[in-house]
Formats: sequence, C-alpha cells, structure tokens
Amino acid sequence: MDQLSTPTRDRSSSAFRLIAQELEQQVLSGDLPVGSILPGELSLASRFNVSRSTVREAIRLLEQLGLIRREEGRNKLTVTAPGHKEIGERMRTAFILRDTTFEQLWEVMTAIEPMCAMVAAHKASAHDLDLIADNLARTEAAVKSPAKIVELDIEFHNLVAAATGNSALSLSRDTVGELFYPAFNLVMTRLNAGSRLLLAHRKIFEALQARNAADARSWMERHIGDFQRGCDLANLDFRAPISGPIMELE
Amino acid sequence: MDQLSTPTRDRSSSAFRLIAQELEQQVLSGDLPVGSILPGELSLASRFNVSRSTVREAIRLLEQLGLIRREEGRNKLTVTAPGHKEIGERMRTAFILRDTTFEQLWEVMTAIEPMCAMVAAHKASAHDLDLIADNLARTEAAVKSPAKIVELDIEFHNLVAAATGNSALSLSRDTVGELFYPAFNLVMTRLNAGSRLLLAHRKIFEALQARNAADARSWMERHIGDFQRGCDLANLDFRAPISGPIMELE
DNA sequence: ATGATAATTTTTGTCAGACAAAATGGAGGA
DNA sequence: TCCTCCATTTTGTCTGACAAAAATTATCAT
Repeated sequence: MDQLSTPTRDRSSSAFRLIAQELEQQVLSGDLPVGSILPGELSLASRFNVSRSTVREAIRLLEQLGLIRREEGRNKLTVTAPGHKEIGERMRTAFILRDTTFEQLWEVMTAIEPMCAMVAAHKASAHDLDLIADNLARTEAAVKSPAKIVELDIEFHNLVAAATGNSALSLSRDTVGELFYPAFNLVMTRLNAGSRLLLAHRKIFEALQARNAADARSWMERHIGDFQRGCDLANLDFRAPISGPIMELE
Repeated sequence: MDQLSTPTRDRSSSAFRLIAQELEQQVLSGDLPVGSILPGELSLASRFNVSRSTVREAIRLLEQLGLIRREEGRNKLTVTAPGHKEIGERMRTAFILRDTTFEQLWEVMTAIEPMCAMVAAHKASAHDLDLIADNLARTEAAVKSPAKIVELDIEFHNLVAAATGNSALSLSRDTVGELFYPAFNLVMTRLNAGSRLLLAHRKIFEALQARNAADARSWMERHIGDFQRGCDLANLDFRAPISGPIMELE
C-alpha cells in the first residue's frame, strides 16, 4: 500500500500535489514504465486514501506535465514520455509572453541546426539516410508546390535531427523549430524558392552520406542563413514578434 | 459574460479543458496581463457556468503550464510568464525518460553557448558588461573554493546568455544548462580547474567588451570543450545518463 | 486618529454522493 | 472467427458540506 507519507496539510504540498509528485516519481524511477496504463481514478483514490476529486486534480497536473495522456478515443490513461509537442506548447507560451521575435528564434536555429548536421554526419544510420533520401525524392517531385515543399522541409529537418540519435538535441530543435518554421515556410512560399531549398537539402544529404561533418555543417548554415535573406527579399519583418503571423514591412 | 462558447460535450474537449484554453487565450492575448490576479474559483465557476470542481481542474492545467502561480504565502492566483524553471522541469522529465546522457546535453551546449557569446558580443549593454565584470571579480576572489566557483560559473553563463537580449536563446540555454551544469561542476571540482575556468571567463569577457564576436565565440567553444576533456581527466563517464549523478568509469 | 488585535467573511482543499454519457468487456448469434 | 447488443465500469460534472487558512472588517487601547 503506497499511501501518502505526509498527512500534514502544508499549503505548499496539498494532497493532489503530493500524489502527482508520487506518481511522477514512480514514472521516473521506472516503476511505472512508459506505456503502462494507470488504474482508474477510483482505485487511485482508494490507494492514496483520498477522494476522487483529489486524484483528478493530480491527474490534471501530470497530464499537463506530459507524463500521462489519454490515448485517442481510448478511455484509460497511459504513461508517456513528454515529447516536443508538450514541451513546445509550454515554450510557446513562454516565448509569446516575452515578445520573442522571429529573428531571435532564427538565432537559436542558427546555433542548433548546424550542430545537428554535424552530429548526424557522424551518427546517421543507413536507415536514417534512407529516410532522408526518400524525403529528398518526394521533395524533388513536389518542387513546384509550395504547400508540399513546406511540409517536406519540416520533415527533412526533423529527420536530420533524429539522425543525430541525440534526443536532447532533437528535442531542443523540434520545439523551437515548430515555432520557427511557419515563418520560414511563408518566406519560402513567397519566394518560390523550392529549387534553392532542394539544392541545400541535397548537398546536406550528400555530406551526411559522405560522413563529411564540415560540409554538412556549412551547408546547413547556408540553408538557415537563407531565411534571413529570404525575409529581406520577401519584404517581411524579420523582427516581428511571433505572437501573430509574420507581418509585411511597411 | 464570457461563458463557454461550446456547450457540447465532446470527449476531446471537456469543460475543464475548454476553460483552461479560454483562460490561456486571454493571457496570451494580453487580456489577462502577466501579474494580474485571477478571480476566485467561485466567481470563475459562475462566470463559466460550471461547478467549482471543473474550474479547479482547469486551474491545475494552467498551473502546470506555468501560466498561473500562487504567490508564496498568498492565497490568490497570479498570471505569470513561464520561465526556465517551469520549462526545465518538463524538459527534465523528457530527457530522463529518454535516457539522455551528459554527452548529449554537452552537444547542445556546444551549439548554443558559442552562439550566446557571439550575440552577446554584439548586443551586450554596458550594464550587462558591468554585471559580468563583477562576476569575474568575485570568481577571482573565490578561485580556491570549488563550491563557490561552481555557483559563479553558472551565474557567468546566465549573465552572458541574458546579455544576448534574446529570450529564446537564453531560455533554451538555461533549461539545458540547468541539467548540464551539475556534471560540469563535478568535473571542475574534481580537477580543481578554477584558474583555467577563470582564464576562459576572462577571455570571453574581454572579447565581449571589445565587441569581438569571433573571439568570444572561440573562447566559449574552448571553454565548453573543456568539459569533455575534464571528464576524461577526472575519469568520469561522459556517456552516463543524467538520471542519476554522473558516475565514475569502471 | 492610529496601530494592534480580535471577530467575521471569503476562499481553498478535501470529501461524499449522485448521474448521464461514453468506454469496456462479454455473451450470444451469424 | 467476427460482429452486435447489453450489463458493467469509468469518466466528466454537479451539488452540497466542512475545516483550515487568508483576507477583511470591526474593535479597542493608546
């Protein structure tokens, strides 16, 4: 029986908070492995000797923490590892409330993407390369359709990040990227820069394949740098806050 | 009266989720500015035409999102912007559950820190530089005390990141740094590398002061690179997962 | 009047019990 | 075996209640 160890009633540690902590602990310690299913609210309530409403509040906490989720259509809670989706959500609010601009996100991308390319050049598996090659082929086929290019571009960068095998790196990238790419895409669409994008992607891919970290890095740098130039050319405000859609200058 | 616009009862959007969304919206739109205080649960309940328990669940969601917080000792909820503390919390669970290693975090730092140094070289204000100079002076005085060095090192990097004026960059750095520095510090303590650290900090500071982005960057690169070398010298496992404390090799 | 203290009113945390709608798990039929 | 229908949980919400903690207000000594 794993009741709450602290029956005290401090304000800082209300029952629902303690329960959430306890469950988080069990997840982090591998006691409740990712993928496992939580008991129903009722059994949790009796296990912790609290009422259902209290467990519910604890569950809301863990849910927003990204530790548990209710599967689509399903009715039971499963333990999950928070992904870029959950982290991104929180970052998004943080960034918006701090009036973060596209330029600022771009600086982050300028730091992270080239590193992803470098690491991927060393670590990418044959399978990773296959996936990227496939993405390239589809990009080639869609080079005239801005909407598809956009999607494929996002996928490309995700794949490169994934190929690093570094979850910290790819998580960091994905979260910022999710906020950044809408703007990137707008630029690309406006400029119809599909072929330039494709060239960069192809060069990066070749470098990865050749395990040439330096080339992978410099092509990625160039590719990300295109965004800034693109903003100029497309007459978009590089320094607009991300709260709204990127604005036209003047 | 801003009742919920959707009285429907889909599973995907339960009342408490809608209310949380609505409130989040109001915060992001500046309707509920950061710092303002929320009405009590009862008024919220009547405003949204739901019961108190439902509002409570919505509040738990927003609380964990980092958007509202109850001030120390106070009893009312205030709107806040999520900071690195809240984001870091979530990243921490994500990283731990993905068996992220110190090496992986180090790769992220290797990408971000030099960028911070570069940007700071351009953007640091006189005040920023003063703060860093002060930090340097204190570091100099504490060069023999590993514990203090550790604290001052964290502060130094925070200050450089803050000096970029880029909240996205500093938030990204701070969150990862919070997880990374404990290990960094362990290494530094073991090696008693205070003077080497001080030299790097000083060189970085000089570069910032001289607005020399290239130097700032390369010194920061070297400084971060020291961690890897330090792990070797201190015989610590660079590839240990961050879930526990960094382990000794063998 | 003023600052400190006591009394009163809100608000919060928690509980119990209730109910409709949705999901789950079987039993039985095609 | 696969699918449909029904009994059984489980979930989302609501109402009402109560003690403890905060916030207010009233009260009193200076």
